[in-house]
Amino acid sequence: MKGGQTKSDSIQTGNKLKSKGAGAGKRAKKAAKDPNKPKRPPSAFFVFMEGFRKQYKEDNPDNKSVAVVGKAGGAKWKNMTDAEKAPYVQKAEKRKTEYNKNIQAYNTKLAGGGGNNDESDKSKSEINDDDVQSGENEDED
DNA sequence: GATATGATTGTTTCC
DNA sequence: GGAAACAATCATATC
Repeated sequence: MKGGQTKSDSIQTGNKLKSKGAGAGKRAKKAAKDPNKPKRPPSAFFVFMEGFRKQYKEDNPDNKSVAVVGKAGGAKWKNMTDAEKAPYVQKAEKRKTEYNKNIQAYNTKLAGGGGNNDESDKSKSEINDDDVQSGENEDED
């Protein structure tokens, strides 16, 4: 929608620094090393893609490029109405909420432990794992 | 063998 | 406020 291509444009130019192991690029500050840092939650589009990829694979078992799936997903996403996107948006919002809790706990740990980690703390809360799982049940239906 | 790349959009994050 | 990174995915290519 509208100018969402701002980054795509730049990225396409050839600056795609994959998150995987690729050095994560210039902003690597976080990529430096923070295995404890919660990963960003998938946006509505990514939530939709999770299911779309499976379906696409079934429909195109011979497909090899994830790029193709991305293109197809993006095209379909644009064709979808808000009503159709609604469930994905809601899920994404839930993920976001959970991420907020996770990131807060992560920040708290940094602030409190400052590199020194209170394992005892984490063991008791482990925060999200529990929360997340129970919370996920909500959207089950 | 290990890692980068290909594309998509949305959200987050940093300056 | 804006620009850039990063989130998932996986066969393929390159080193």
